[in-house]
Amino acid sequence: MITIKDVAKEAGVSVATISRVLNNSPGVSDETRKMVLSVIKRLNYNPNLLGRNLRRMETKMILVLLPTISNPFYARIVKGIEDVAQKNGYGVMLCNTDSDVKRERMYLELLKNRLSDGVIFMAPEIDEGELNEIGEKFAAVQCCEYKEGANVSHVSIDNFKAAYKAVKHLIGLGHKDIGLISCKNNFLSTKQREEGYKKALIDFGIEFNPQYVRYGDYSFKSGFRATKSLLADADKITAIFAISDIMAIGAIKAANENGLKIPDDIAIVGFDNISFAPMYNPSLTTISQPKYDIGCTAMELLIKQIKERGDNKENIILEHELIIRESTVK
Amino acid sequence: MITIKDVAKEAGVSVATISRVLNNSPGVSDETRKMVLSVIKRLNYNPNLLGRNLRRMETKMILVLLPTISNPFYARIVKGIEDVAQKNGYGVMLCNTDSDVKRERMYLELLKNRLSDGVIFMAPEIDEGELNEIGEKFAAVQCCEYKEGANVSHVSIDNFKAAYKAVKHLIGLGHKDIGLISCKNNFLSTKQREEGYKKALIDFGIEFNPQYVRYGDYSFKSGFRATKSLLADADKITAIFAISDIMAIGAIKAANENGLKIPDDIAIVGFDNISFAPMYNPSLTTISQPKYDIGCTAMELLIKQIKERGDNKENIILEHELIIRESTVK
DNA sequence: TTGTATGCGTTATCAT
DNA sequence: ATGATAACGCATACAA
Repeated sequence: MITIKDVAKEAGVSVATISRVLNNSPGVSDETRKMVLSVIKRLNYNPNLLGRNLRRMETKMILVLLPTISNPFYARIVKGIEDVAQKNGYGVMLCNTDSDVKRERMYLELLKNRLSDGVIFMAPEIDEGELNEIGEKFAAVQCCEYKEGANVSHVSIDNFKAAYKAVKHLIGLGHKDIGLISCKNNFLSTKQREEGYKKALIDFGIEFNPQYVRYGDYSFKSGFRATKSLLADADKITAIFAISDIMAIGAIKAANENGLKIPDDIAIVGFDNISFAPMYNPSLTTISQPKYDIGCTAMELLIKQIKERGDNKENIILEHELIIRESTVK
Repeated sequence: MITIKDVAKEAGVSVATISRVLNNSPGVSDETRKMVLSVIKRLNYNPNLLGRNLRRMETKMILVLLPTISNPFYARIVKGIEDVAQKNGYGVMLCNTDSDVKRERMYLELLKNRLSDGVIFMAPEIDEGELNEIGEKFAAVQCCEYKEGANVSHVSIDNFKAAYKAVKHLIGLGHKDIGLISCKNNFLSTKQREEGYKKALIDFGIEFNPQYVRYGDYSFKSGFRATKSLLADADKITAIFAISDIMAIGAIKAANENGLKIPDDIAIVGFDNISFAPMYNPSLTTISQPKYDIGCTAMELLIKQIKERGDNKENIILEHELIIRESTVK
């Protein structure tokens, strides 16, 4: 292995000079710089960042914890994160937590062990206490999903308003019997989307009917089953609001299997606008989050924190949009 | 920041003893070990891996380069990689290359700079020469997509046989006018799938018709457009084989828009069995790759290489499967 | 069983 | 403009 010493010897200068050239530091004559550069190239030298990182006590890497990479929802967000990271000289480590606290903790070790300069949580599994502990010691940002009480910055949308808008859209189309497919979890977004659904009903004089609610787990199958169950028990239903696109797609498939025409017999709205939403058959009406911007903003917040540690908690809510497609309007 | 020295001082022993406890090295009395452990806990000490990594000249991290995380095809493979990695004490860094050589090279710096102990390419963008250079100096494995000539191990399926099987399935259903939606790129898999298509036609006495071929770019839109074009120019077509599920889904959407019934008027086969294939409407007949196993195998190969450097090139071909669904058979 | 001391590759401070 | 050298946190060979 070839080190900075070898380069120094070969170039006939000190390691300090090599280091200066490597880091574009001032105080090196053009001549020397050029010469050193050529030696570096000739020896095919690559600086060993293990040394630099130890010395500088930083890695220029940041950790992104996401529950799964299967959900295309995260793809655009990650792209935003990566673009801003790259622009600022940071690398990004994507880590699948599988929604498993243990796995999440395992990856957080990378932070505690200084292998990462900061962390972005897409959907933290650890509780507020643990989150605060991380937030105190390290640069951290919550992105999309977040713990409300935690003293850690977050970037998100207003899930309440978004759900309200989705259900209002259905009501505007004349629907009164609107099913809800939600999830039984502790996500704030879930609670807020449920509340948006209820508030819209109430505001337009429709009574909330608990019989019209089913729970899934964000999977296609669970959306499918929930819909089958809804259609069996509550056949007056003419519309469904699902809190995720994938479950909404399951709902469409189920409705179709039951011989229902979409959107004539039943209208369906999802949430997230994943890349498959416009591809589906019928294409899916849904709430679009500004995914790319969310990612960019989260990374910007994180970099600010890394640069100036101290408590600069900042919460940012970005705008969403209702995208109307074939699953509600012909 | 609290270091091994602080722990040593607090525990009243030398740093060597702390280090031994940290690494479960022998030669520490049970008593001392217990005492040290309690001090570590009390001080909430986390070893700084920057120091350890420099000393050991390894990071226990491996790099996984994938063209995009948007394609759900990669999700299961990555899961396999991660599971085997974890079992062996390795962490995984997922990196999006966006199919961009520059971005790929940027991430490969992590390898050259010793921030990673090895690399798995999901679809290498760099050429054979560069690939060989990497393979010579570092542990590296190609996974799914690979450069044939490169002297770097790979794990994949037999794309030729798989495509052959898919087209044979269509022929068995009575189809004679079978369109092909492929891609114009340099992937070996593309070439092999095209050849499988042609060979199946020939073997069953059907002449290959260049008019029946269109090219996309793996995207939904490109599959959609390709199909629209096919249907406009070659209305005798009763079946389509697309070399990727996402393009096949675009094909279904296009056929549907043209008022064609699937599979009665037109049958469609994809490739990859992404998680959306069974969810689609109609569900998609496709070739399933043993994604999880592919991931596991790639990681096992890589670990073997890390442990015993030297040229142990090994190519592994795993079995595929034709999964018949609604898009070809009612 | 435990401690001492050296070095991993780099950067940064201080001299020159 | 350049060089000598200490220091980053840790693991390990060797001494005790």
